[in-house]
Amino acid sequence: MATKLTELEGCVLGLVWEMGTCTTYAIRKVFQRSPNPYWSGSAGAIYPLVRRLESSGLLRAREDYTGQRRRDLYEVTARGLRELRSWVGPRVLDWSVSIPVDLLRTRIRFLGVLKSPERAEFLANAEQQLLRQIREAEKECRSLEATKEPYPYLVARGVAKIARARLSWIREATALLC
Amino acid sequence: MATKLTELEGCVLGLVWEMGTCTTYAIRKVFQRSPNPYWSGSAGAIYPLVRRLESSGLLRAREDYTGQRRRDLYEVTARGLRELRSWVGPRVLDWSVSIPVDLLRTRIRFLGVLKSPERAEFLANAEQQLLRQIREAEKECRSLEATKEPYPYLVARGVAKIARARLSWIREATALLC
DNA sequence: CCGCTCATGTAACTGGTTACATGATTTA
DNA sequence: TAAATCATGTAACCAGTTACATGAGCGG
Repeated sequence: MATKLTELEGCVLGLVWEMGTCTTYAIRKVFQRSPNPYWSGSAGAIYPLVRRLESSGLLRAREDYTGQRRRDLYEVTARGLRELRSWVGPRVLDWSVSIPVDLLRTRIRFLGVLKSPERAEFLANAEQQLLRQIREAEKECRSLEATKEPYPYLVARGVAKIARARLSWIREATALLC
Repeated sequence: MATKLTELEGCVLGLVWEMGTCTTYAIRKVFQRSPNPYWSGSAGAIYPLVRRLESSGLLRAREDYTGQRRRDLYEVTARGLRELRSWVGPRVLDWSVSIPVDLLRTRIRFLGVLKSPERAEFLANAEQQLLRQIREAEKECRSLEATKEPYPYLVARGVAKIARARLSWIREATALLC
């Protein structure tokens, strides 16, 4: 217990729990297809990670054959479920609520290094990209609203709301600086 | 050129530029005192990093003595400034605008793993922490508004706006799930 | 003179990355 | 039958982390 799962380990455990039974390959695909490219879902990360979760008893493996072709099917053990629950909550750790890192914000921090026209270009550019992000996120929201699956929907809502907040912030910055 | 600075390298370069001249120790302190604990500012990260920036010609070092006590003062070179400018912008890279990672969001993604009362507790807890975060961020805004330094002020504004957006999102989640 | 801050640094570790490699099965 | 996909895995690397270690100078 108190295994202190990393963020990626928590996500993987959560995905296996959600899918019921799956291969490591399927987990990788989820990360690779995700619009958020924070984790690449590289084989070199996921395979050892799943093995780690298995050897610490949070996942259980079962071999499965289709002809000559082997695959390893994983599912969450009872301990794994407990561990997953304590990773999620209910006590929200300070650092999990803490201010998310924002690459755009770190650049605004040092925006003074640019000359005025480049600064204006930067802000205009950021605004355009955020507008596109909002369109995509809200489209995602609408398509998930119908599915009646609250959690993926809420994730999409979160993304959309953050994108809107960042847009409003960038516009405020533009007004202040230009 | 095209040195592909990491995020931490860009920040360090930016800080040295901002301070004009400083020691590695002073840079570490900035990270350690920062309310956002994304980088620890560990010696093992910063000292080798500053050396790296020096040996690639983005920083220039000068020794300085107070009695027996040595310190290395760094400043940004002309090349360093160019590099810093291209790290900041003006072209905003896709991934720098891309959706920030949010530890709270990844937990909401798997919130279904909790039982109903724990879920409610989680949301209430998150709400409280976000309220506190908003208070702190808005206090910071007010104190920075007076200084007439636009960039630190804008950073604080960004933090406050994101915190408000996350709060509104958590309340929406509460309404949907409880 | 004691403890704090200034200031520099290293060693072992960790959790990711990219890139490569293999081979079975399915689909066009 | 060729190309795509399913499925597994390793090796070298990288940019951080924690923990440790040393020592000068300064303020109470």
